Amino acid sequence: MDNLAIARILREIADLLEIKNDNPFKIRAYRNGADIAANHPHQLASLESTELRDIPGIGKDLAARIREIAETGDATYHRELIAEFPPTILDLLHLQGVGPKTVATLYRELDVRTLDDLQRAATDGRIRALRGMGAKKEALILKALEERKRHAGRHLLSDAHHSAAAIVTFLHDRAPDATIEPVGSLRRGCETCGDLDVLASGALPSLMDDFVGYQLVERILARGDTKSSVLIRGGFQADLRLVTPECRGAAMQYFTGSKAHNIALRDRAIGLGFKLNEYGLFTTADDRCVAGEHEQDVYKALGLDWIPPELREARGEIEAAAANRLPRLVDLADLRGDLHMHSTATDGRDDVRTMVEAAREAGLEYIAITDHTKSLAMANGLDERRALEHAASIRAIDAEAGGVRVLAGVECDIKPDGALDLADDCLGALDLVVASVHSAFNQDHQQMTDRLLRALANPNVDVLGHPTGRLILKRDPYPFDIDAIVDAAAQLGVALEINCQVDRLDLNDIHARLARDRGVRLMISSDAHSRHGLGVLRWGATVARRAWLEPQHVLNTLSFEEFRAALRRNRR
DNA sequence: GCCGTTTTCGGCCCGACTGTTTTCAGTCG
Repeated sequence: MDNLAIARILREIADLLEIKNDNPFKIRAYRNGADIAANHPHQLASLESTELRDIPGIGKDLAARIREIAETGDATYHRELIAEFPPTILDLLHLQGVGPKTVATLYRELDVRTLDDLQRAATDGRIRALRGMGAKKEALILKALEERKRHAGRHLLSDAHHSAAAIVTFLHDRAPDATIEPVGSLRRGCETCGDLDVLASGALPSLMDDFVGYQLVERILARGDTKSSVLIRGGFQADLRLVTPECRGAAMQYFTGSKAHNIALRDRAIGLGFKLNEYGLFTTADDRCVAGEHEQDVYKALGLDWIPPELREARGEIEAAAANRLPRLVDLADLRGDLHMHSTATDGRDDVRTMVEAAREAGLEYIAITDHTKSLAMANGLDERRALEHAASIRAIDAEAGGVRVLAGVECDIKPDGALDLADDCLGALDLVVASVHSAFNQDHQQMTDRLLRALANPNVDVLGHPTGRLILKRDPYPFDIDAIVDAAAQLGVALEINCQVDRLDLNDIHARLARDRGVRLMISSDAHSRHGLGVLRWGATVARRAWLEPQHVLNTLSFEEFRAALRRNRR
């Protein structure tokens, strides 16, 4: 059992306890335990009970549950809870606007167990008859169901990456000499992935037996000598394709896509007297293979520079490759700073010193601690007095000799009217201000645009945090005029964030490219809430690459001194 | 359920918004 599997069971226990209306602090303890498991750097299953109990947040009971899960694959307590409620009702809990109380009521009063049950109940108008519910609530539920359907079968990039990496490792152990790698939307770095596509070359056909026998396989959809499909736990469909080494490059190209990119590429091939498919690039005249073993050769034979997978979306990359004008894409290694993270002063798990140490280990040269402000009461947000005290303590740590430079910032709430949550003189006394929306998401288009414009107009704002507020596969962006915000940011010298939280990736690739094209500087920021949270920078770097960003478009590729000078507050 | 301890139990993050109400329950962050 890996940590994510343990975390999943603990989280389900928390969800079921919530539906049971159990002690909220107990629920929090389980949820906390799930977070700890998901983020822990070592395999919890390999730790003894006493070692588990040394982890803050894991006590006697949770340690016992984790041991039990490690040894048997599940926890008795978990099974008992599932016996009380059908596990399918957990799907209901994850609908926007539907919480544990609603789920409990729907189950008790209407015997709603599944999303389909809920759909019928809402369509039949049975929900509005329940106490505490009405027509609007019913409409809200139908909208949430519609959104869910739109997202069905899609997975976050990071989840897809982890699942695919586990499969690749598993297969590689069984075919050490083969080349095995993920292709498809995962290789292109798309923010969500449907199926996991894995390509193997130079392996025996028996690798297919290994694949369909993978321990997480729930169902075998197809089993062939060159292609097999399985459903694995977590709802992923995974496809393995087996090709010969001679056509590995062509297959890589073909299965990486995108579809639009491949169509354009095949069109180009035809124009040049070739035929392109997953087996290679062939002359039309005599069906002679001119490229296939290496992907680079396929592109080269078509008169193109090799195109990084992140760009293969038919958004101008083929023209650029033909003209030797592909961008020198920003890379994770180019990032020298991380300017959005939290500490124990608000809702972070680790103190400033620990975050600094984690940044040093991650190879960063500078960071900003940007804790929440007072409107975010749930996160114990800072008021002016605490913000300034916190800044003083951050600067004291920064002054300690050697190593990572630390800026004292805040992530300041943008209030519903566009005012900032802390007084201007306080914000002016800090080193960096990220301004973000965390409330009143359902303002209309004009209100939200005005709100953001007013916030940007405040000269203390250096960067707009997670600008669209979306949660991938969960919540749409709030409505606003992205063009107006991008133009205002360009004019005022406000940077726009690419927030790297795996379910945010906000700005997305399209909007980040728009910002780039309008002369806005971007910041790729982790928004880390613990020392382990810095690892998500890689996903932001992926978004940036998909947005055609080069290092000069990203402020945190600069040296510390250059970065500081480039901040809005320090420019003349 | 965890933690810390004044060692045996009390404290643990809370305010805004929505939709349903007629004073509040549920959800979200």
